Order: sequence, then C-alpha cells, then structure tokens
Amino acid sequence: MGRSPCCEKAHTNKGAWTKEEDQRLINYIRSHGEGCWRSLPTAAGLQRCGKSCRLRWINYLRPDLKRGNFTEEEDELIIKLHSLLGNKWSVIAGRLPGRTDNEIKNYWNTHIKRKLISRGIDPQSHRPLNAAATTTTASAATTTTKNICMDFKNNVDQKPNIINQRNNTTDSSYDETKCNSGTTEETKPLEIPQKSSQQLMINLELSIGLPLHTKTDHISSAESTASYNFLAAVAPPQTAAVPVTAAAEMVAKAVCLCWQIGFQGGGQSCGKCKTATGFYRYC
DNA sequence: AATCTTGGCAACCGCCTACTG
DNA sequence: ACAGTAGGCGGTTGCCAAGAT
Repeated sequence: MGRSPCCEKAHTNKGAWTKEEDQRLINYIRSHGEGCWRSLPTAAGLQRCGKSCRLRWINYLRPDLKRGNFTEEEDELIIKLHSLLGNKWSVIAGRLPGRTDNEIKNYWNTHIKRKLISRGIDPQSHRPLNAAATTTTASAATTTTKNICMDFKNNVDQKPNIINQRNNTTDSSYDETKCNSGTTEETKPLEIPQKSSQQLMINLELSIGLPLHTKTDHISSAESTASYNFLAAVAPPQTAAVPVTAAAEMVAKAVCLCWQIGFQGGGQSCGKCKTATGFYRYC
C-alpha cells in the first residue's frame, strides 16, 4: 500500500507532453529555478503532477543533457559501474555527464544486457553465464562485493586501463583467479603483468572494504593508486582536473567511499565520513 | 498493402528516505 | 519519538515506429 497521490489526479494531464507544456516548464524553471516541484505545476500553469514535471525536466528538458547514441567508452563505463553498484541508476548517471538515470536504465535493458549475454556474461552478476547460473541464490550485496575485483596492475605512466581478466580481450567479465574472495584484505603481493597497448583503456576496478590500517596508515599505496585510477576514470571533470600528485594525496587521506564510488557529486567527500581529527572513515 | 511482431523510450507507479514540525 | 510530507529512485507499463511476414 503506497502513499496517497502527490497531487489531485482528476485535474492533471497524463501521457506525452505537448510542446506548449514543455515550453511552460522551461520558461518557469528558467526564471525561478528548480525546486518545490509540488507547487511548480500550479505556478507554471501546468495541469501536471509535480513529479511528472520533475521527471520531464530531468529526463528530457534539462539543457545539459547529452543526446544521441552512447559511445563505446560510455558502454564500458556503465558496465563497470553496474558491476560495482548494481541497479543504482542515479549513481551511475552521476558519473556520466549529460546522461540521465532513466536513459541509462533503458539503455541497459535494451542494449547492454544483450551485449553482455552475447559475450557470455550474466548481466546481473557480471559473471560468465554458466558460472552465474550456479550462484544466482547469492544475495545482491554479496554478489556485488564478490564481483569487485581490484586490479592493482597499474601502468607506470598512470594511464587508466580496463584489463581483460579472461582472454586478453576487451571482455570485462569476472575472473576468480585474479580476485580474492569477498573480503577485501589484500595480503598477496601485487602482480604487475605486461599488457598490450590495446588494453590501455579505463581502469574501473575497485575494491571496497574496511581498511586494516591505523589513522596514519590507513590506506596502502596500492589502494591509494588504484583508488586514484578509479577516481581519474570516473570522477567528474572538475575532480579529474586535480593534478596527479595532489589527487593522489587527497585520496590517500580522504577515504570517503561515498565520494570515490560516486555517491557524492562534485568530487566532495560526504561529510559524514570525516572524524574530529580530520581524517576520514568509511561510512 | 495490411497485419503482426519487436524494440526503444517516455512516462507513470509505488516505495523509500530525509526532512520538518 | 512520532507522523506527515516532498523529493527521489527503481521497476514497470504503454505507446509508437520500424521491420518482418
């Protein structure tokens, strides 16, 4: 049983928006800005539900929307982020400037799912299809954690890369042999295999877990570097623009996963993670 | 040419969460 | 502490265009 409707349905239009309605909404938001969606329809002279206005604006009318097909890079980014975050479309959309959660969700359901299946990868678990079939009973959280394969194999020149874990192709499927279990303790020495130039793409591999460090030593160099690579790959432009050394230092100190994974926009830590001593903790 | 099927996408619905009084 | 509310999110639906028969 849900809440009562957010507006009086008897007096609201439904279905496709007309050009006139679009123009009214655009005009109103241009002069008054976003916010207070409940009162917006009345103020703007629209016979629409506030939610509907918000959706229309966010998904279709916003001026910063990127129209057109998704690029191959965007595809791979979505796949990687989905393997990390699951169906957190809004969070994923936050890492793709100009794309909306609805757009990404639709694109996932219509294109990427098929693409992954054709690669032999289960779109939900991001594992090879035959393997996924045996692990479908695992919880979503467990699956997500297990699928996170931190790849510390960084290039000397810090170029981000996606590393194929099966056949040296661009396939991004999960490989048990290169990831440890759901725990995040990185106890084994890090291997640095040779990679071909074709593999120099975006490194979105990330490990999530509690650090085993003290305040002053709470992030390993490997974690730091890998986190930096992830940041550089998926952070918004303003964050990516931070000089390499400065960014690495920031990552080494500010271990706010909300920020690094993308729960926060604008390259900021979430605030809740910061302790009285100025260091950050996982939250 | 007409009908059926399929794919893509915009929009809606219901639930959840954060905020406020 | 609690209830009410608005905003936000993910899942689902329904419409339409394009392709197949």
